[in-house]
Amino acid sequence: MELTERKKKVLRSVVDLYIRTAEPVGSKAITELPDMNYSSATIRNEMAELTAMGYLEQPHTSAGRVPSAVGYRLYVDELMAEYRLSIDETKSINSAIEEKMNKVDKMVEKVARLVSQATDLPAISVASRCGGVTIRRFDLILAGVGSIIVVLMLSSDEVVNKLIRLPVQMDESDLKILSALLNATMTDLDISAFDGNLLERVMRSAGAGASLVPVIMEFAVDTLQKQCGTNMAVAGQMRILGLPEYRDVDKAQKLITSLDEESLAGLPAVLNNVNGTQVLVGPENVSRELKDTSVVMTKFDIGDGMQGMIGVVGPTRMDYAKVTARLSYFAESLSKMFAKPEQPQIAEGTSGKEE
Amino acid sequence: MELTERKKKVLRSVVDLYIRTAEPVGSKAITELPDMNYSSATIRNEMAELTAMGYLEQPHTSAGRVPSAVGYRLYVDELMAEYRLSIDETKSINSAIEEKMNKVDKMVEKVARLVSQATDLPAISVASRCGGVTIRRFDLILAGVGSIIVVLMLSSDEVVNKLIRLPVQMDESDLKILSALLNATMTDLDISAFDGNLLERVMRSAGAGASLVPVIMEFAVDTLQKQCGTNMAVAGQMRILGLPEYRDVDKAQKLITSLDEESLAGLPAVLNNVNGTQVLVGPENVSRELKDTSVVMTKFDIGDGMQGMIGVVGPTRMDYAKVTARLSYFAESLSKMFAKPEQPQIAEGTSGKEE
DNA sequence: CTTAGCACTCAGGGGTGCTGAGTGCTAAAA
DNA sequence: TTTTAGCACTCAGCACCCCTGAGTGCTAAG
Repeated sequence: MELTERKKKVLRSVVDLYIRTAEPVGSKAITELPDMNYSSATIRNEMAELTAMGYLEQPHTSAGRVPSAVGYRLYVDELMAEYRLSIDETKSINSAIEEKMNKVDKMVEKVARLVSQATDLPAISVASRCGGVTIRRFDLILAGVGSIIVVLMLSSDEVVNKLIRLPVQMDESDLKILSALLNATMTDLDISAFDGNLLERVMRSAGAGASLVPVIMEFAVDTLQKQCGTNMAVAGQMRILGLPEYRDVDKAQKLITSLDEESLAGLPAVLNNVNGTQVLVGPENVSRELKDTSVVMTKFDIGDGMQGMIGVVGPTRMDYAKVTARLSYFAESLSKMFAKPEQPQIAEGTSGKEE
Repeated sequence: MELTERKKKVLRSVVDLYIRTAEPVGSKAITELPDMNYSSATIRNEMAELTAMGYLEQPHTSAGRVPSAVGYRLYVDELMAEYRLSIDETKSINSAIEEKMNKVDKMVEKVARLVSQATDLPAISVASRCGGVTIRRFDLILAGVGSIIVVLMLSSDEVVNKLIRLPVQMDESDLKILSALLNATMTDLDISAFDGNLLERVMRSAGAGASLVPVIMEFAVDTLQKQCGTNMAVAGQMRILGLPEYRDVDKAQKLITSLDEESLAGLPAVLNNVNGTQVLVGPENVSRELKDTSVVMTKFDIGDGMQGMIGVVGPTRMDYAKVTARLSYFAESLSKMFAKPEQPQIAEGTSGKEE
């Protein structure tokens, strides 16, 4: 059987209506659409064939039709009308993004929240960077009674610090020597270079501060490791409670728990395969738990070799056009924001006390 | 009418059973309890009187009884058996707490999550400190091409830093002079002392670095302000979905949103009135939205003049004994942890880039 | 003061029947 | 050949009703 233009038109109408109403769509509803100059009988015939071809499904004999996963696939790939963001929408997205975002982890959280808000669906945001970051510079500051602050400046322009209690007595000049040594031997190295070998070499030349070297090195490795890791945040899980398909609490609960960060641990791995905006319909999905939902995700760039991803999870019947439009716009704006030639640049950070 | 011992016993049984089953409790169910050597008729009489006295309520004529808010009040104040934490429970709480918690905001989040997990209810965690923190020390570090890192060490032992691009050329000795000046004039001052007056005075003596002073001072004020603020986190909102009273999605959603947003902004203010563990039953509650739930909260100490609070929100029918036990234990452990004479102390922090 | 007994109430579950939206098929119209 | 009108059929959802059983209050006897 062939997929004629008219069949496509009907299919599209069914999906559109179903997205709007979340109810099976009957032939009559279709005929009432503008631009649909056929009788309900004709539509019925077409729908019967679309059902036979697997694009539509029928919950029970005397109900209307519901798009199948295959139907959705076709819809997002070919039929969906482009959704144009209104000025209000772009404005609200922009103002949301423009709030300052200091640290990567905070940023990820905030983005997730923003995306969720913009789409009214649960959202996921991931940022990951692997390798490439090095320590550009060490500074040691004497901090009163027997402790020092180690300040690391990273190639990514982030600055981290740590307070270390001194195991031995040291004075300002000792510190100067030690920091010169560190800057000479341990800067601009990839994380893999920090091994026992390096430690030994540095300690041999360290003199008075030798006992500090392992602690500092551990801190350095820790920091680089953290840089390398993946940050992920989920927000707005409870938004699904507003959707008719999740009136059933059990269903909602199942989905919500499967959206928890731990169960999405596998997601960052998918990141590499994504390009542009991608839609995963129902069973095509990443994880089994999500198999009767759809996921829309987009990648964006964060400079410094970092990559980000934002995505939303929703019912298969979500408004793909709108969601993809918002998501793409969001991703674009974020990319732009990170690419922006840095303003009078100022970085800021806090540190607690305690290990 | 008098509240005899037997009436109390009956009331207690009703509450206990209702906590377990979430269903109205009938006279027969009570007689079946061990230690209840009366017939159902007697119990019925007692229950009728308890109802008349306002401790119990009857959803409809032919249903069992449900505790009223007053009844719950009496229960938590007098009748409730103490719940003893099992070794497993204390162990899991301890191990949860012992994970390191670096920064205050992260800490607050983590605590909320832990409490929620321990009680299987939505949890709130607040940490607030007002005043008292000062800057103990300034350090300026030259950071390559025309920028410096300002490092503030606070009286609370926290260390914060910020990268500032230099508006003018400065060398190491300029910085030394400036930092000496800052340390001489701006340390150990309460936040209120940072006014235009001080700024002017410092700038007059600053020489080469004068143009930096406003930026640094702004950063200092910002930092102190942040120290002074309140951190709050909510976690586990969706746990209510597991409770029979929230099978109704609309109800659940209402509660969740009233927990979610900073609709709880007023809560920190309550903190001062709390002492020890406190139970708010139904209509006694803080905010109108929570009026048919109960809140249990406990205060704890974080040293440095900081105060913390943890609390959970749940149905009026929650297991007060268990929840208060867990919460108190949690609070105690936290207090202990923060009071602990600092180990080989090491503090750590990160900083982003960007303002 | 306690308890057995009895009449009464009423929420909730299970059947029954109706309604209306939707279908497929057929035969007539275009 | 394609479209449409008409008709018989299906079935989820709702309203209705009845019945059951858990629970009650009251009374009178122990």
